Amino acid sequence: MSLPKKPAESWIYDQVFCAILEQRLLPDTRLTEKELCEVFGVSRTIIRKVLLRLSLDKVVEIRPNRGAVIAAPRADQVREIFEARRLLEDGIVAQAARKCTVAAAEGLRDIARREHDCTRTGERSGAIRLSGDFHIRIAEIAGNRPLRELLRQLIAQTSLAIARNFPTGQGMCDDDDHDHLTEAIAHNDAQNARVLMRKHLLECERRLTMDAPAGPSNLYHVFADVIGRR
Amino acid sequence: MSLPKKPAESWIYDQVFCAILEQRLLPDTRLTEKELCEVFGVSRTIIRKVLLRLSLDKVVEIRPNRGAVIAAPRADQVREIFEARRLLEDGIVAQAARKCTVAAAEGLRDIARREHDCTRTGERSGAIRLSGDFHIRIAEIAGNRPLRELLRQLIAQTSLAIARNFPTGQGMCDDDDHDHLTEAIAHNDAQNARVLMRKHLLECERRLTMDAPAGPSNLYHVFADVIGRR
DNA sequence: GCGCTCAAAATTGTATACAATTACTATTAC
DNA sequence: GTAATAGTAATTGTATACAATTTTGAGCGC
Repeated sequence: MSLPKKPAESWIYDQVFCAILEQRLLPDTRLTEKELCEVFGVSRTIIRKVLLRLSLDKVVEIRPNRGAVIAAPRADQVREIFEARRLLEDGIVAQAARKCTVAAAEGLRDIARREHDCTRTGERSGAIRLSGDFHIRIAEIAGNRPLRELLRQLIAQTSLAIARNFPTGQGMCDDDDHDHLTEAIAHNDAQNARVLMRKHLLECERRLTMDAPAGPSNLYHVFADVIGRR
Repeated sequence: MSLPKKPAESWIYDQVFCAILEQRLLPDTRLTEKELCEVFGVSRTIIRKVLLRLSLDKVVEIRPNRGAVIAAPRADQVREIFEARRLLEDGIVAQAARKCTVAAAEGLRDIARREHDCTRTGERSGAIRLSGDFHIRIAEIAGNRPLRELLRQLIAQTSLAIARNFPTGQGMCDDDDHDHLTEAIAHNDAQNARVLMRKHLLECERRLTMDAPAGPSNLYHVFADVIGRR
């Protein structure tokens, strides 16, 4: 046989999580258990475990008795996500700059390089994923597992927020920012790295919240004026 | 009937999580599914969901085919937990100091007061739980849910680390530290609050790692000398 | 007594059956 | 044509049956 069948559960989890990261699964998409069972060839027991894990990551919402959907972060949640990322990555990038070795710096440059390639060739999914990988890699250099794990979740939620507001748009992250960050970290310049990271995340959030078009679910917000005037 | 049966799963989760916080469940304790089923009067389906959630919180370890045990954080994990807490709570306490209202400050004082009471009357479980509640409350004042959620997990892991190294000891946290922190936050003095929080956590970790006795499971470490001399 | 082997018991992993709830659709009244 | 409704289909929630694995313990040779 070609497929190793041992870690079926974590493999399926990775597949779904990755699809969310790469925006192949968009917010409000329904995830019926039966369908997932057929796609991956396992029983509902396994699928339910995967869905539970994804819901704790806040990338899937489980509505009791009404099934699971891909999460669609609301405006206030997006604000908290970016606030958390600024706080988290400020410390992470400082620590990474302190600990960064030559090999680690080269690893970062490699990701940034591949990211440029994807952007140039228009591989949107790849660009988005590598953009997330870049931030994760910094957390790996910093070497703190609890922080890295939270960042992993926040990055996936960021991807959902982007997908929700720019269904057709690109990755949001400016590739050049990543280049500058890489060099600051590579030169062990923690102070500069912190400033760059802060600006990078603020810019990202600004683009997202400035002219954010409304998704399908915030009708209350769309018609707030009309309702208020009644 | 007296017991509301609706949120059975989350209720059981809370009970176990709280028991871990209060050190009524100690590291390396086996959690057999059958036993938990009998205790709470539900089927294995429910218990397994609870155990999965607890394992993602890193307070329970699920060993494939070998059952679940209360986690026993190793030295390197404890280091990472406290490093993460310093980074996280530095930002959280600063934000809390900025946002703290009169009512919020009174809430903090109330927890600190009850904590003193428990310490005085020797209610160890209560003191430990309130000590955690104090830190959580600060995160609530700061108002960021992802950060508060991670802190909640880290506090439970801290409780396990303490239980592992001081099976008979008390809560570790100095109550007076909490008083000073409360006043700094109440006076919106973010800078001072950050300094106090940093010192508080460093002191906590220092006590924990200085003369940490070995728990039951690191026999290799205990007999390292003997084995080395063979 | 010590260590080995193998069978029995206990425990976990997965699939499935059944119950409860929700969603859908056709029918009917108006 | 619209709205209400009832009946049916689809979906999720829970319990349980069965398979796979690990743990335990007895038997036995040395």
